Amino acid sequence: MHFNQFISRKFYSLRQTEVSPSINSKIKALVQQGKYSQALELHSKTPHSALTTAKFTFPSLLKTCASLSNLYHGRTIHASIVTMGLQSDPYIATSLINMYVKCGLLGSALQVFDKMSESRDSAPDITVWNPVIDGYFKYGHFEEGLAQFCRMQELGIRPDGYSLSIVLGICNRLSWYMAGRQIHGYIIRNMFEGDPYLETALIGMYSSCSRPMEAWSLFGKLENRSNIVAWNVMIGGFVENGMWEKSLELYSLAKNENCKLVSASFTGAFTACSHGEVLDFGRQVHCDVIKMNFQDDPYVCTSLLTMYAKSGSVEDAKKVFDQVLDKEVELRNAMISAFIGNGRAYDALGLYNKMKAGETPVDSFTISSLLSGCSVVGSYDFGRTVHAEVIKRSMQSNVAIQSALLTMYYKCGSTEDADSVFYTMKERDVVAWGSMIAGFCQNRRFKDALDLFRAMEKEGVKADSDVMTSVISAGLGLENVELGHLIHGFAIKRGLESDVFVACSLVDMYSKFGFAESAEMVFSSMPNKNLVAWNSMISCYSWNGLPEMSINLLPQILQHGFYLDSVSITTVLVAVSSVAALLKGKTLHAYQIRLQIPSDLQVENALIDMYVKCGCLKYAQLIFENMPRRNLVTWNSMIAGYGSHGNCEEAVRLFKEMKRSETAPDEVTFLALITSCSHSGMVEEGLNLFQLMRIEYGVEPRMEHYASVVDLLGRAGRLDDAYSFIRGMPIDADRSVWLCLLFACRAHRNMELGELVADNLLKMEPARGSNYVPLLNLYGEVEMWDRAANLRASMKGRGLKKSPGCSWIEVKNRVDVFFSGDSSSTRRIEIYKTLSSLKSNMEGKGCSYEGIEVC
DNA sequence: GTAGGGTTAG
Repeated sequence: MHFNQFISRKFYSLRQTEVSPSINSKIKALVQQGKYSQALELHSKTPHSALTTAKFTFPSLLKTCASLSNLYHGRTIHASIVTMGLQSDPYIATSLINMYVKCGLLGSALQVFDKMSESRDSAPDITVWNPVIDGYFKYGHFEEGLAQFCRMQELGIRPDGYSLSIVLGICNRLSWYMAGRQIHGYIIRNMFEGDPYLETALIGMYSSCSRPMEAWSLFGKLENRSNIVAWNVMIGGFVENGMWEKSLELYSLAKNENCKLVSASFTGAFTACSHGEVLDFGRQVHCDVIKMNFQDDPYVCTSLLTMYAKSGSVEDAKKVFDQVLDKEVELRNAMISAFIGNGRAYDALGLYNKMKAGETPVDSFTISSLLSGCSVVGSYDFGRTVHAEVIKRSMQSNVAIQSALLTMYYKCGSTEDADSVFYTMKERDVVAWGSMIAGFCQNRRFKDALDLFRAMEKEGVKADSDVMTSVISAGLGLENVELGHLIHGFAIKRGLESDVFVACSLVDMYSKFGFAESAEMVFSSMPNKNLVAWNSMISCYSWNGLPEMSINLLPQILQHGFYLDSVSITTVLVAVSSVAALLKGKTLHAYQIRLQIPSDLQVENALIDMYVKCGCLKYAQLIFENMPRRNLVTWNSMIAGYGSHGNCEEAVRLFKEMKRSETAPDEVTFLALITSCSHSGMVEEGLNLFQLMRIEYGVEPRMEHYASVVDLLGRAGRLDDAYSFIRGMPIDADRSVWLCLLFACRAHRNMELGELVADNLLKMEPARGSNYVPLLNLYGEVEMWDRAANLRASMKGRGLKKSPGCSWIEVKNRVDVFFSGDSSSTRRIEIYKTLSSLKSNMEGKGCSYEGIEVC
């Protein structure tokens, strides 16, 4: 033994006799009562020279530090332990390792272990190995954890029941079914069978590996049916597999069986109720709790509160909270989460302020939940205050808190703060990696996100469904279809493709890539479709030019027992607008009012857009005027509305009002304005706005703006100006710009320029049939039939066809579509008759019928 | 018993 160590041991054994039993027992009592902070305070106030801490107090104190994530005290105690040469005591070493693992420092835990392994006189025994292996697993280093498990056996240390339950726990987490079965075999071979702990661990393993029926059959073979823990694990196992009905059945059976329910039986039942959102059953279990006199059990109350919160009844949750007199920190934490989960983040922050003022204990759960609340409401200032609190309480190395801080800063838009947290993170579990990857994605740093994902996998941390979701959004953000397929393949390999979040992200990704069929395939193979999945599919059809499919999905959603939410309404309204199905739009609007679906900005904007596009400017106006808040999109939609209805003055007036409301216009605003001027023939105003957008507002014009100006000049007959405008463009004009000029040439019968423009257009895209049509029409207009015939022949020779134009009309809840040149309708004679009479009516009243083709 | 990262909208 080293001399110093010898001395310190001697010193310790000497002092042991001098220990003041009163302070020791006081500390122990405080720990037992859960008054951790007071215990630590007493310990830190006790003069070091008195060394009043006995050996057996260290483990309790370390446990305290672990549960408070108080690394500062943990390290102080570690120092005392080293001073007293006790670091190789297996019981103390185990506690130290556990403390470091729980405080988020696997590295320090391993150092304690390594020091112990190096020391000659006290090799780690199984009680020390167990928390080390557990630590590796907790931080996602599964291969390393298993390697250590094997190394331990090579050193001749046989796993005990606890080791086996730790490894079984990993099989649970990673759904390692085959490994779990092997351990089951090991248990039988090595006579561990009948150990009630392992029996329940096995039931838990089979449940977590999605084999609830194998767990159930093991449960059925239990010798001791009164092992309530096994019942509880089985109740939890059913919930885990989405079989909450079975779970509640089992709870009812347990009630009638001769086994005494414990608090975990109720907590399991409450979890089942939360998953099934069966508030009624939850209330019944609440009655059982009162009948069996568990209403003062802190565990039961916490899960009861959570059940009410998850079922959406935050008021009931608050009642439970208020009724508990001796509120523990866990209950307060649950209330904070309840508020945040039900959109009342500010109440959560308020509760925290009260906790601080009342000097009630605050732990890492409180802090991490609170930070998540700050993320929801984007409260940077409050978030920073909490960050200060984290440092004050020495919680900055807790991995959950770091993850929450990172997310808070990213969501509040402060990448610098987020990055500085990022660089201090030493230990990363899968959630921490997930926070970073998601943070990068939110800041459009998709490549960084994917690099991080690869680094994570390289470190042996396996992606879970949360990480997968972010990775999919990174693939989408990079607009790389091949990568998207690769990611999909990876998700299948990991068995994550049917997770709702992953599947919804995949649907969205394929939808945005334009692969509606692939999106459909993912959607149809989803085992549990939620409303988000349905909404994603509606959005997919809208995005991919299939508005009628999108609208037709609605009755199916209702048939599946869902109520539309504001996202569904918004999404379908887009589809409704694109086919101008006014009746459908009004029905949706009525549904939204009748079911009191919250009318947020998005819904109102979509309603404005729908009414504008369906020709009801009045309704759009009404909604616009009654809106409590407006954003850029609101202004843009209404300006475009006036513009498309030929009311340019009103559009410009609104633009001025928008400026007064201090909303900065964007490129969409100017496009709406210039188009509006073009429709009303206000050429100078339009040109002026085009100049203004760049000079005064710093908005760079896009191709649409150039096309709009060409249209503006062209409609007014200023064809040469339009042509020289195109020549002076800083970017190459695309098809849309040339087409605008060609249409103008046709309208103003300018053959010379028309042919020149058409020539340009056809050089650009010779294989596009629709490019020839305006030229054909132009020849028709000036009656140059021979040229028209030549062009037709040349098109035919190249096998070119123009995709037919179409229009549609909604009558009596049905949308009819008509294609140009299609004479298949059974009522075509009536249709053409009506068109002819319309045409002559219009001519009689001196109206132009430009654009109406009567074939 | 309570926590931290993720999906749909113009």
